[in-house]
Amino acid sequence: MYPSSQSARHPAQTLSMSAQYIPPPYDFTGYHHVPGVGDPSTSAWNSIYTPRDEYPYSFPGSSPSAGQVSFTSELSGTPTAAGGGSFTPYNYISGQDPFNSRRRPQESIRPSVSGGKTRTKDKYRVVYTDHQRLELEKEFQFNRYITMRRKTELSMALSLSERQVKIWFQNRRAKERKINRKKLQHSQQASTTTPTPPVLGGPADIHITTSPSSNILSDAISEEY
DNA sequence: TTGTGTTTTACGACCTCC
DNA sequence: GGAGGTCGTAAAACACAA
Repeated sequence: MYPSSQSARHPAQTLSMSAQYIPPPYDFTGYHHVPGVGDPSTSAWNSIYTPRDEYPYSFPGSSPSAGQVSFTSELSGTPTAAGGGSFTPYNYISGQDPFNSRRRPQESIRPSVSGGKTRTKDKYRVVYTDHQRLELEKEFQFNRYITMRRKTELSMALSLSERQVKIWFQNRRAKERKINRKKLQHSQQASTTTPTPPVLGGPADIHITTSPSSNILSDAISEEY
């Protein structure tokens, strides 16, 4: 089940990857229905993100703002792990939600997300709101591996269960790996069909090399960015 | 409208780490 | 043993060409 190529597993508890991870420029290619969101230079985007100070790790050798997107989660003013905030995940006004461009009216077909319905329930799966996905994506861009604290906070802020948040991150990492594999295949094909080596600095060639132990991290992010 | 391909949730199996 | 990781997969939701 676990081939040797994947033996360099990352125990989330150590957060070693988190400590190594540097937020890349945003790439919302997986969210192609979001016009403009993928552009970190937009004022709307930058107005959302500022550095988050609650993470127990730092960005070695650089600050988050060093050539990167700064973060400001709108969750920052929302409930802490203790909850009690006034944030309502479904009260996004159409037109204000940057994720709101393509999909159907969400609330009308999504009576309940917080229940975490399973296959055995009346609905096979729910579709997360654009706002939920945006917030999850923001967190993912900040950290590929969510901390328990942030998981709790996000689950409360987004009216999702912690399990849903955890699964979302697992699926999101899987998606990134899938994208990375495709890009790697393309780059390898290009290298075999052309006499010149792959262009360094291309999306598939950016690796985080700050630590030899960051194999998964570099694998995870090396191609998407 | 419909067929088809892709993406998104959700889970089970299995593994590692504490 | 529990939590959380990956991998593979099911099926709904969705995009889009014909």
